[in-house]
Amino acid sequence: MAVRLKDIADHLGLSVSTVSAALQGRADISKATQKLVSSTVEEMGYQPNSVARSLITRKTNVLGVIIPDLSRSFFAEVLKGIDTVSSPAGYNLLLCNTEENPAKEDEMLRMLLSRQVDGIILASAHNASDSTSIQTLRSLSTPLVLVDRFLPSLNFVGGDDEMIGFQATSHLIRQGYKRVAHISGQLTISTAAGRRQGYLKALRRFQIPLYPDYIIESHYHEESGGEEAMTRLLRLGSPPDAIFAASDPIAIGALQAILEAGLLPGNDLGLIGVGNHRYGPYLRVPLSTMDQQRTLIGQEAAKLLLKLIGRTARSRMKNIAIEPKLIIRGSSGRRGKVASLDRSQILKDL
Amino acid sequence: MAVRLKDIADHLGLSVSTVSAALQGRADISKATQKLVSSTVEEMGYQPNSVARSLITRKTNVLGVIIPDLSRSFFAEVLKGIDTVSSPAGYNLLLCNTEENPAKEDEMLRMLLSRQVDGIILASAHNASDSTSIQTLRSLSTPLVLVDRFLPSLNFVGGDDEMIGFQATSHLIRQGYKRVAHISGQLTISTAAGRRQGYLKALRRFQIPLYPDYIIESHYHEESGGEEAMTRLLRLGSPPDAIFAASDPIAIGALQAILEAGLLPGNDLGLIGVGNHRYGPYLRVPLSTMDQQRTLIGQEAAKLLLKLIGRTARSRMKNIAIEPKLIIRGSSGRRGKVASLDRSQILKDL
DNA sequence: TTGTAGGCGTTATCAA
DNA sequence: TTGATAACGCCTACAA
Repeated sequence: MAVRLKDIADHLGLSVSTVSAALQGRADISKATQKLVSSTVEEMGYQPNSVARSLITRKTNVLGVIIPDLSRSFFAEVLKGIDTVSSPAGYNLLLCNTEENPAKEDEMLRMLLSRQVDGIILASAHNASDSTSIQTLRSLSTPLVLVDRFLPSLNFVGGDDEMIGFQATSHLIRQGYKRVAHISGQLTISTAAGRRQGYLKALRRFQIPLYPDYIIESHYHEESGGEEAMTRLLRLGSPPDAIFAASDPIAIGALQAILEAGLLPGNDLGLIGVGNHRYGPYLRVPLSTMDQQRTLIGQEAAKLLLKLIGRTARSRMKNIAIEPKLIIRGSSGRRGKVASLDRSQILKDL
Repeated sequence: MAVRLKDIADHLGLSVSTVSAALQGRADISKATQKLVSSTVEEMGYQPNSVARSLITRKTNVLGVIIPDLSRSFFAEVLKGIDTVSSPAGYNLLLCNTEENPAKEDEMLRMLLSRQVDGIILASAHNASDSTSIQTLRSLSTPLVLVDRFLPSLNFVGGDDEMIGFQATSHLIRQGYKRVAHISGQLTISTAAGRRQGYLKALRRFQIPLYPDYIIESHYHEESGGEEAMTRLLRLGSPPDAIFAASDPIAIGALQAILEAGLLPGNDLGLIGVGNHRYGPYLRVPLSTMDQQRTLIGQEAAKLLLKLIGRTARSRMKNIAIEPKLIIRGSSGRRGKVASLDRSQILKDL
């Protein structure tokens, strides 16, 4: 089948070890054979067998990446960030999609270990109460870095979710909105809990009263959930005048509900999401949002993992929080400021 | 380090080969030792070393996937489609991002072969004139399936791009638009050329004159390119009254330019894109589009690859074209139909 | 400067 | 029913 080291050796009347040494450019091989070997390699189309090499070197140059859903732009961009760092360093990525299924995650993890990957990046579907699974993660001898979703006592790189919630909510309040509601993601996910914390903190800081009715739990990835939650909020006896949505998809759903109610975000109501989705600026009303810096999260996670792989000794646990950026667009316009504008202006007001 | 077969064998006073046979559930091993082995495996936390296994079985259960850009929703969804088929079949994906760089693609291909992947799915950055690279692809002994981008004499799964162009353009014409322009992707990419062919075919079919000025080449992934092209079209002496954009991002850019010119798509002008992006319905004007069925493309590509891997003999070349679906939304509304509507209505007309 | 021998962890073949 | 033995393709001492 494929050309092996032995085939080259036979062809040249050399031994396998000489050819191997020559290929590695070892100094104790004569220039003549070096040349001879490399030209024959070229000629015969030799490709080293990484599987055999890995078996003996105990290094695969493969990183495992476990994420809940490939088709969410968040994870796709984190993945790209990982790749931009790992690829130049000579590592390739083995991809695992858990579909938010913790059992599947455990299985993929076993598979990756069995494949002898050099390191693992994980956005876990487990929550902090899954202590046995977390203990398993902690006891791994393969370096591991969590991305996006935090679990205690493990290396972590992700957004600063409390700051995200705090800045988003503070922005709405500073714009003059007083009754700020929050549509959160599933609170079992650390990011959702963190953003909610930040929201609460901002209310306290600005001495805005907290109405329990103003907090609704939804799902990060479903516009329909955001729409439904928003509809409920608008039906309250005293509805909110601003919404901090925990994700852009939630915000987009909320936007639909708001428009359907005949209200105009950025004027009658303040709205901000999280994620800085590529198409936020092109929505019916351009969406204010918190940029988590997704690609950077992926890059930092990969950098940390490569560092961990580099050291043989177990280093101290790292916890890297990437600072968010506030992106202000039309949907969180200043309260009352544009009330007199003809609404059809929105067509031109890009 | 990790527990090996030998450790279990020693622990039980059995030979390595017996333990191996027991683990494989071979019939010639007594039930008693079967149980003994499997309980010890559990107890000692044994995980087989896939690298060693692959070396001897000549099977890695890994598929290589080479795509130009992870962060484009198109490829992310194709990837997901691939995974939904390959994962249940016991295959994992090794991911490669070429950033549209043909040299990098060649390098990734060599890497995958060196890693002994069982099959490869490729969205190539090469164009049909790169005959040496294509010849290399054809001569591979590892099964290969192209996705999305066609190259001659290779297995292929992708959208039916000519039909995409034909249906999109026909739709605009049927809506009453007469001067239909086309903003294409880079014509070196087969999909862009195919869609353009379909556009031309529709013009002929409906006896619509073809103006060379009405065809502008742009880039699939850049909204700014669409915006610029659209601006140029609107400045023409007799500007078009409809635009077939070769991608949703191009269409979104065009949408911006149209709105900035004070025109309303779906009323003054017809606009349709390609891709059925998740957020098409939520744009300033809901975007008509051609759904390529991305996930299905990925699934079919994976199915074909698995079939090729299954046969030992080389089977005939396959060429699978996935039929597109026309998705009609506001941006391609019937010419003149809503001209009398107050434009502010668009706020409610969701 | 080159070759020999042993081993990485597993599976496969055959003998016991 | 089990166990030696030899691979798989490569790397690394150490010997020649």
